[in-house]
Amino acid sequence: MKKQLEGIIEKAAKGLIKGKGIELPVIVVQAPKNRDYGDFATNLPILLAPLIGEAVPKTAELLVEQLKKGQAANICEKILATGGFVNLKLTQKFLSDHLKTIIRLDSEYGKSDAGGGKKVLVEFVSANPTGPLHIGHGRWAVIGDDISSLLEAVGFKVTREFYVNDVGGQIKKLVASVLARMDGKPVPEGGYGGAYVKDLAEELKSKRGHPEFERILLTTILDGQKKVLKKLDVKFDSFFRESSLHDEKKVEQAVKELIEKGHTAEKEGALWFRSEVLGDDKDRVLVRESGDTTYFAADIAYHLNKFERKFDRLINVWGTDHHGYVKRVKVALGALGFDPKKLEIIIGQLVSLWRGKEQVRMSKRTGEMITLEEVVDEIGKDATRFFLTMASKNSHLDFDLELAKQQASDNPVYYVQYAHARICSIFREAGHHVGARCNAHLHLLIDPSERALMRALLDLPDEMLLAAEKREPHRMVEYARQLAALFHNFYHQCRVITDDAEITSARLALVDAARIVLHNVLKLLKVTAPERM
RNA sequence: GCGCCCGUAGCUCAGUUGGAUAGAGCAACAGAUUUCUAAUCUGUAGGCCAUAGGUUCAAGUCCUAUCGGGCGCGCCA
Repeated sequence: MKKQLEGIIEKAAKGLIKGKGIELPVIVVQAPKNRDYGDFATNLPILLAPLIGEAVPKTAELLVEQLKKGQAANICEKILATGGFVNLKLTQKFLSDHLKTIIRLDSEYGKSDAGGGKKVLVEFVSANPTGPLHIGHGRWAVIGDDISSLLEAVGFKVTREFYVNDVGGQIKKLVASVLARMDGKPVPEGGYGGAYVKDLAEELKSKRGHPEFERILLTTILDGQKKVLKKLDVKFDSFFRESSLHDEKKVEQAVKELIEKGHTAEKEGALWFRSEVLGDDKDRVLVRESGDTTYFAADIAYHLNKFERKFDRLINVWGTDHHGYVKRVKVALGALGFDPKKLEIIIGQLVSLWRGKEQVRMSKRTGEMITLEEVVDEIGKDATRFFLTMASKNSHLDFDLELAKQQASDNPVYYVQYAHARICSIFREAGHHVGARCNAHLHLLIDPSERALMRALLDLPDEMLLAAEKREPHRMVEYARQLAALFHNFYHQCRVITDDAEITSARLALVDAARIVLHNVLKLLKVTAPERM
């Protein structure tokens, strides 16, 4: 809708600057915070006035004049200049006719083909297979999955990938810890001491001494991680194992390529990537004194592999504890001749888990932790997903289990779900009326609460596009809450099923459109849209 | 010390790539249901947008500095 209006305004503005050799500023259409002004507004007169040498109010008037000559006149009941803004108010007919579009498109409403089928790889979670997932992983799982879903909804072809760091010192420590447990010995210094290690030792007792013990152990842990992800409805297209890069000598090759391109140096017995001269804070080790490659070397190889798979865009979702890592990866890819701009690394803040006033520490090593699975089992998938999506990724998230459980009844997730269930309830009650909405008398939807609801329903495609572009799924939660609030308000203002068949049909159409939009948003976020509660 | 993120109502957080009078939920208070679900709605109260400068017609939003909090700064992953 915004894009459509931008086009209309651009046309009108062109009429104003015709033959003056002026370049038009970028046209921005926004919904004014104060809706008394109208449904949409543009600040174009403020930007345009100095260019055409007129006063701002005069420019606004001129723009209004032009707009009234064009297509805007058909869809707007008011086109007003107020100060430096031009405000547009849509007609009742335009808004109510749009309900038909929503009902026709149904589950497709909101989607677009803005992505043009471009291929995107979204890498997220990527936890080490050294223990169960915790709430922090849950946040990336949900946000990464939501971003993927948003991109799909706006026309990208998305691959969801989980990178499995199944190589290295941490793995060796884990193996040693499990073996020690089997022998009833204390875990070695710096090893893993969590209760789950004991469980693993018990579970894999019969595999002790098996030539592929390590692989079996890691697979067992990974399976556990997959199980939780499934409970959260997160499905990956691929689990990419770091070990496969080593098996195929890809890490060696990547290092070799860096050597050949003159980006390495030998110091203190190790091979370093000379990243400092390329803008990194310091040089980084690729091959240790021991001869082993580092995690970083493998990660370069991994990203080379991603580039080789011909994606149009690569997105990584990482925790802030990895932010220092961003520069070196990008610098390395640039050094190897790839465009680092194609790789977008999204950094999210951490989650801390609370039980009331008491913070729950999460450390795999001490074993004092609550797993993601326990959280999901305790408060449910819907609430977990909703809560983890709700906050902006830039905000540190305090997740209070007690609150999430205790306030189960006036939890925001139920608020939105309830709106959906209420609508479904109306349709159950309406029964035979349902068919009537095809010939609904939509011009009867004139109550302010009806108008506000229709106006909000119009926004879904814009909201989805913006959320996808900004990689900010929490916007969809915000939108859903606002929409639910508008519906609940309407519900109290207007009765849907009445003796008046015409009003009933119109309101059923409105409510049906609201149901569709709520359903589509909830489905996008993989939160259940219940028909009754 | 350096880098990244954050600081908005008592609490948890939104705030549309700089726009008009800063919002919601929870908590508090006062009301609403003979009607399609009260898991709801309406109203009241609550603010020096951390602080100080700067840029701009316009700053919660951008820049600089300071204070406060989180995270990182391994031949860990």
